[in-house]
Amino acid sequence: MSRPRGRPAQGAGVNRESILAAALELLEEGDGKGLSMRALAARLGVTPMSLYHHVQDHASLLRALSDRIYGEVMDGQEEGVAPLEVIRGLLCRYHDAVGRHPQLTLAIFSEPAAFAGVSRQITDHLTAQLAAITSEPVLWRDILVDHAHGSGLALASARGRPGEAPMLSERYRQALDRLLARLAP
Amino acid sequence: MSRPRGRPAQGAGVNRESILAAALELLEEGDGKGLSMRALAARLGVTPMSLYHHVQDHASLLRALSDRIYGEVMDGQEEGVAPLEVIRGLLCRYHDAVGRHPQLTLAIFSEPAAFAGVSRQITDHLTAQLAAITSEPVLWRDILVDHAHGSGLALASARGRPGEAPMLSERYRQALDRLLARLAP
DNA sequence: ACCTGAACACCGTTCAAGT
DNA sequence: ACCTGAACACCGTTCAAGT
Repeated sequence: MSRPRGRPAQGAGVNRESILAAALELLEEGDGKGLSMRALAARLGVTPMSLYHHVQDHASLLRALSDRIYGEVMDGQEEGVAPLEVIRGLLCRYHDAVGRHPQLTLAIFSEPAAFAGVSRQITDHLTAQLAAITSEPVLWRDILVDHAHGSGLALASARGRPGEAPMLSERYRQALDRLLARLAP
Repeated sequence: MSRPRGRPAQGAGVNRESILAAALELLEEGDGKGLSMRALAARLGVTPMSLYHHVQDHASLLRALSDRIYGEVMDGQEEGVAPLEVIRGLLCRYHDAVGRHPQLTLAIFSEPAAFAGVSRQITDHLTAQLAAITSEPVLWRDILVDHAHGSGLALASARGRPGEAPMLSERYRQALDRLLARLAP
């Protein structure tokens, strides 16, 4: 019944990659409380303490997930696009990321340090682009980012009322269009 | 050493009111993880299970706190004010409530049901007032509420970097002014 | 290097028992 | 009506021990 104490003969094969993937699943498939070190270990068929050889702790696990998901927002950026379109693209991709991972977003707000890294890159880029079309780039960057966050949270709260999420995404695009139109008339 | 089993001779005097007050303290004085049924009971000098005679469970405790804090936003409403000023007042009071209780706001987003009650009142009132000054009241209600939420969360995240919160409140007022100015030109 | 069980200090909540 | 201790099923994390 009881397995041997040490490392099993054939490496069970838990690595950072498999841990992150399983963690994201566990986080999003429930009400956001499903991701625990113990549940994660169980899903991977391993002891909880085994995880601590690959991630420092629970908070750093969240940080790693944040880097992965929100990092994609900065990638896939097109060349030679007008500032207004850069801004639009960036915010839409950001909002989509929130929509695909609402529980991660929620979890990250409770662990602000997890967010600082990637968030800084996005907001800096946004400010630079806004400077081309408005005389108050910082003010409008805050407005647009805060609005994206708030709308993302509405998305997160709409979980459990399925089918509503796509509608909210469409609404975000509408709202963003109104804001951008008012920004630089 | 061990106290008697049943109800103590002199009623220790835990009631719904004292529970809610202590819960709010516990929630806001730390990193948002300080409010647990067990810690709450300890602070009140009582057994955890005693609390369950006054509140149904942890989630309903959060719901009660939400009703109390966000309920104030609808109160204290002035008579005979122009729609634009009603909107401004409502959103500022709402944002202030978030600023005074950031951890509650954060906790509530993870417990969406806790928010539904009061939130509905505020958004309905807001929509009605917006109808007087714009042809797209629902769209702008969403923009303004989402923005207030996002800005409130920035406030919540700024906890731990003290002194920054008042600055962010001032920034919210600035942002709101720009939005309202653009709304009905 | 990597996995293990045991342990410690926590959770929310149910239940039967006391006054 | 209200408070109790014991119990159950959970947490994150440390530590010493195994291979």
